[in-house]
Amino acid sequence: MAVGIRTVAEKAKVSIGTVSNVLSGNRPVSEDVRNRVLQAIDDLGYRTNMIGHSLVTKRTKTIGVVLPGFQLDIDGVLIGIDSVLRKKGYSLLVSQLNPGETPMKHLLTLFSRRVDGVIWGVPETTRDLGWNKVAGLDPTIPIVLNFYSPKPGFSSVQMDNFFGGYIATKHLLDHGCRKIAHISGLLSGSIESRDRKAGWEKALWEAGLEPIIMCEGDWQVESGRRCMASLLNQYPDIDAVFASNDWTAYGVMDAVRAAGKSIPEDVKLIGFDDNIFLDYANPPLTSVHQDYVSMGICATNELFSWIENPDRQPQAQTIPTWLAIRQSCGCTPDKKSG
Amino acid sequence: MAVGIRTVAEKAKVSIGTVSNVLSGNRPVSEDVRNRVLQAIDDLGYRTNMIGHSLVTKRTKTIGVVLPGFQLDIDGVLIGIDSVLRKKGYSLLVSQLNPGETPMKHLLTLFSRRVDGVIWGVPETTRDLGWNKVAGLDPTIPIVLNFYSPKPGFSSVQMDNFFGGYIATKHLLDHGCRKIAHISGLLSGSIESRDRKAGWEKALWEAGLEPIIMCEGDWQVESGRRCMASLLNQYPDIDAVFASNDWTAYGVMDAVRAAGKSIPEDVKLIGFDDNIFLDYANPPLTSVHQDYVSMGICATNELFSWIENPDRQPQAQTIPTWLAIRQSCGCTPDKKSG
DNA sequence: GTGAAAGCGCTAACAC
DNA sequence: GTGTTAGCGCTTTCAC
Repeated sequence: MAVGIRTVAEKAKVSIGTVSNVLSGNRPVSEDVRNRVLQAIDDLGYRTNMIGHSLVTKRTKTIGVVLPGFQLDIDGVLIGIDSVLRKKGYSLLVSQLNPGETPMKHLLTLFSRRVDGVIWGVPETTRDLGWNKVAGLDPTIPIVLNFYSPKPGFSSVQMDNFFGGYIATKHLLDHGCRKIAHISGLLSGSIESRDRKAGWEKALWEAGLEPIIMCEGDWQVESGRRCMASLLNQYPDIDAVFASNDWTAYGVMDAVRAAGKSIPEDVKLIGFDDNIFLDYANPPLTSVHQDYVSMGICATNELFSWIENPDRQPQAQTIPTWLAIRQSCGCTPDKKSG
Repeated sequence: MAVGIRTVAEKAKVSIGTVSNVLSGNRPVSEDVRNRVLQAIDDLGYRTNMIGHSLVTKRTKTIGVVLPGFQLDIDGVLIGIDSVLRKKGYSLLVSQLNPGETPMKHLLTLFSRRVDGVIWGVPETTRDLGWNKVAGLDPTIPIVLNFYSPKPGFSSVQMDNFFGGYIATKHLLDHGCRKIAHISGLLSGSIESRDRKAGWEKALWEAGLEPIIMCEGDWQVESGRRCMASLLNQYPDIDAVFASNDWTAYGVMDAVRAAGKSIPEDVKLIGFDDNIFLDYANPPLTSVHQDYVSMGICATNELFSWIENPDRQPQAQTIPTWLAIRQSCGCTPDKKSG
């Protein structure tokens, strides 16, 4: 028989309700009684059974998070989430979205476990995932969408992908480049990919150039290689590339080398993400930085504001991006001995 | 008022116990009644409240996992765990171990939430974390220790670190190297680090060589750089390095380059982990592969065997390591050895 | 095969 | 301040 609040009450010779009160601090308890209870708790090694607690309070002190598989360089988001969760005494229920799955299934199991809120951590796609249906499911459970543009009924946090594409391209223009190619992610599916591309276009238009040298990739190294090879064929005088993520940029490096050219002398290169180890690429890769930790913190704070004030209106927030300058863009290291 | 089993019972005009039976399949229910219940469930959008369920069954269908911060390249373990968990209908409670924390605190909150088992995912250190105290806490909750050598009262799964160090060094010997240095991780704290070093020593002894060219690092890039610079100073004729992990190996690359030598021509290099992107290092880094996904799967299966059979004896298992050959060891892309 | 009733461990409303 | 009691949503006897 496990030790429960009842056992503690007997040992301390008080009522079960009193034990509850010293545990929760909900009602004042006399110094004397409180000490007896605390002593009994200590002697017995009693620990609150959160299941019983949750059943009556209708709060689990648990939030759910759904992630796009764990290998998407997104660890930072979890770090951010965890950092605010532990301050609040909350725990984290994690589930992984396999390709092709819709939110519904994951949300239902999370709801079934009565999480107090959920953070959807899978980047937005153009495919309809049935969010309107979800919104009607249980409006009392707050949901914040990470990597999402604003969506009615939900809070959302997104990276400033457009700005990232814009400053990257701008930086290449500042280096004197005029033939700036873009290799995108999957345009058909990904909103992020479209925004980054739009930033590239905007910068070029502003410079009086036409954004035509471009190729659609799929975020993978291989697509960077393939696209770049084909672009170099078509436009041999490309002098810079803005790649839609860092893996793609790795592929570009390969293709450029294979064409007998070198980075950054012949072709300057900027990637996007800055969350994998880029200092040791050859050359070190300049990239648009996304602050995943901030996104995690921001999303979790938003979730708690909502949990603590159910009448609150959902909010949409944007995390700024900036350029992490290394050497593939043509910049030289300020000081590094050889 | 949320829809519960009670609402369903009324709508289907059956008793609450019967609804429970069609849900659980615990006792047979007539075709007719079952359909009425199913219909009602569907109409009302009823979903089991796992809190109520857990309170009586004393099973939460949840397991807890504690990880060493999320940025330790260990994502694979989570993938493995998740893959077997979802087949069983289990959910995953994740918490992050911050530096200096002991198991106790994390285990207590996990126990408080009545997880059915826990996977401890933080590599073993020489520091006493108070496991004996933990073992006495609640012997009914199975705990499996990942990256741990066997420990009484727990199941454990470990990588074959010794063998990894051994084959790496052996491979360098096969390349004709005779001055094979080792840069370790933190020897004072890490069991893994010691095992890898021991493998290196064994291979050298077997070859009639003395394992003396060595330096203690701390797993970080910078320590690889520092150690290698200092070793090159002391032993200018080093012809190979076995680094205790891939970050350290990156540092070694730097130091070798800085000394005006090149890899693999002058110095051959092998790292350890093979779970970050090594194909695009310069040159591509040969490394001892650790299969994190297997470890996750193995640990979770072990956990379930234990959960399903409480009388079972804890088991200690070892995941094999092998050499992922690229070019830093002196092998050429087409030929294995050269 | 089905219903009625007794809890699982806890909190909260109500007495005193 | 403290004790008593009624549930929270569910499973599981025990009758029928």
